[in-house]
Amino acid sequence: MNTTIYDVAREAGVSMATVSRVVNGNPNVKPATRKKVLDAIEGLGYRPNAVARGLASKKTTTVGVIIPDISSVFFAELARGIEDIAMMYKYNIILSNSDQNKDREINLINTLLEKQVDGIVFMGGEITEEHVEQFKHSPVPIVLAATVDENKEVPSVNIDYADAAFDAVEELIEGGHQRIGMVSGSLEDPVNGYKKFSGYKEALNKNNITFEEELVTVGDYSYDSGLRAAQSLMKLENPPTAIFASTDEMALGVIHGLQDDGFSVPDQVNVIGFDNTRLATMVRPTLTTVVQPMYDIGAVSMRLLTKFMNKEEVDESTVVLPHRLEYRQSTNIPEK
Amino acid sequence: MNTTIYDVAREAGVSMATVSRVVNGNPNVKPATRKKVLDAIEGLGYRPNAVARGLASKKTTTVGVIIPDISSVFFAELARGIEDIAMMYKYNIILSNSDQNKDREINLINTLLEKQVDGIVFMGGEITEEHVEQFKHSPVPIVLAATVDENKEVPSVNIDYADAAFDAVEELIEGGHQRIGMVSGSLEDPVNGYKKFSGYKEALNKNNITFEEELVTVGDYSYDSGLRAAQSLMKLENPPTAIFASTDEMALGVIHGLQDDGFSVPDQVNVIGFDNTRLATMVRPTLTTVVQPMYDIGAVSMRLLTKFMNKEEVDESTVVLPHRLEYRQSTNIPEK
DNA sequence: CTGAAAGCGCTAACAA
DNA sequence: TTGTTAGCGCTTTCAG
Repeated sequence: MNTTIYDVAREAGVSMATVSRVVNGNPNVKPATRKKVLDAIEGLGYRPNAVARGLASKKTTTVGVIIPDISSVFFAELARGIEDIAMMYKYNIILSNSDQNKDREINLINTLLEKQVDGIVFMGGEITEEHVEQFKHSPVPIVLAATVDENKEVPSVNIDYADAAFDAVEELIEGGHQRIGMVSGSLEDPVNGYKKFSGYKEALNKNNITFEEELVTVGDYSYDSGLRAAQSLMKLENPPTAIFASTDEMALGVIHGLQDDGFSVPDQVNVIGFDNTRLATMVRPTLTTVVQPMYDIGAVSMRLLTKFMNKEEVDESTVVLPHRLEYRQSTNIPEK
Repeated sequence: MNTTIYDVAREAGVSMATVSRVVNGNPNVKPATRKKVLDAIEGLGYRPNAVARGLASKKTTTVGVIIPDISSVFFAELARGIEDIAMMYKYNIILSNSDQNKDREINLINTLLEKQVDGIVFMGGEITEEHVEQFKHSPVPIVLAATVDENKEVPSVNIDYADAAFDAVEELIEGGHQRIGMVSGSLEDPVNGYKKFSGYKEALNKNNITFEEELVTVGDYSYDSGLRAAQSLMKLENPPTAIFASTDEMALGVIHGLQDDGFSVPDQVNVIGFDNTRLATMVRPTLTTVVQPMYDIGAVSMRLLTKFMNKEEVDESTVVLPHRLEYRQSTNIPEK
């Protein structure tokens, strides 16, 4: 049997309400009384029961976090940003992996809601009608982190992926490249696939370079898929002189795929990645990449969620963070 | 106002006890009654309140996980193992970063206990008296994952780090190396520092190689510290012909530090890492490394925890998983 | 197979 | 400044 607020009350010779007050830092308690209670708490080793508190107050001070895969460098960094801010605001986090599986995502939302979380940060891939339906019916606020809702019906924190891809590819073009390969994610994936792909296409378009299907490969975000993609691109009759990969991990694969086949980076082929994960400096040549502030996206989305949970006024519920290109050794284009 | 078990009971024309029974899958309910209840649940969109359930049943089906840093490749992989098994057993996970800060660790344990978690998986560095004291007084089971308690007072899942380091270094010796450098973690760190260091020393000893202080560098687990360590080791009057790093990330730094200074790996210097994170194949030459089954350590520790939570019999509460050496391109010693 | 009723430990009016 | 008293939504005996 654990010690309860009653035990403390008896020990301190006050009512349980008073104990509750001192535990919750209510100022309406005489210092002397407060001390008696504190001593009793100390003496009994009393630890408040957050579940009971949650039931009575209808607040659990915990938020749910749905993440595709915590073992991915990218998402782990995001999660760190989320958790740091959550901790700063005294929230705990229930973390669950979804593997981007829609059914599991929906399920997770429901179990989190059963657990009465005060809010949810959702990271995923495609946001379907069904997702939006769920989100809208949620009794607690939800914000998307690094996840795009095309119709902006759900609060979210992102960078402009298409624009970022556009910038990277245009840099390559201005650096003199005309045949630029792309290693994309699945085009069904709104962020790493579709958005970045359309930025790529747009950059070609604007610069009057005809788009060629054969220069685009679809990978699965893994290092190996980047490696294979590079090798198949270089087997083309007219191979690219630069390759843009939609994630850093694939970009590393691309670099090594090129090197393994005897191509020199950046002398023969320029490579640009996306994300600026820690991987980008752990390769030779080091990787020029689009900087996506992952930690910040996590932190900002959690901060946004706290505002919703406190029913604070928020002026802009879909926030777009800035991006930029980090020039390293895998390209030899002039830095802007 | 959310719909409660009472609403369902009224709607279905039964008592709340019956509703509770069908929600909890209690077989003692007539199929016809069950159907009525299920229909009512469906119709009302009833969602059981896990907090209320937790208060009444004294079980929350959530476990706490204390982790040094979720953005580390190593721990993220462990966390994935933990979460997968937790999910398999219908537990949710409250995840918190400690940065190996002792005060924060103790604090986290307490807030997790306040939240009435059913158990805790703890990952950390040094386990002090105070830690053990906390663990012993915990009302719920705790297991250590990839974290060593010297006195085996607390259940834990690990590999034999000293032995693993010993094996790696001995391989190097058998491969003909006599001057072997080490990039260690802080010697205060029982696992990545002390244990691995003593394995290193032991291997030298057994093979009659005198230990030389100058061949050991202490890093901070970062890529950069590995890079700097390699460069300082190679400035020695009598530099090493092989370097053993206590983590993969530092080993990557070592390889690139060597390459940046014009040394060839493995022709001039062999390099062995530790962990076999995904990084090991994302480098050229690919990294020979000690395989530590991170995912498995996480999975096994969670499994162990479920046994404790179910009050099942466990015969061995400190489990030691096997390790092995994965031969890749950063060494040219013969594979055993 | 079903219902009644007593808590689980705490918060939050409302009184005093 | 402090105490009394309803609940919060559910599980769990105990009866029937």
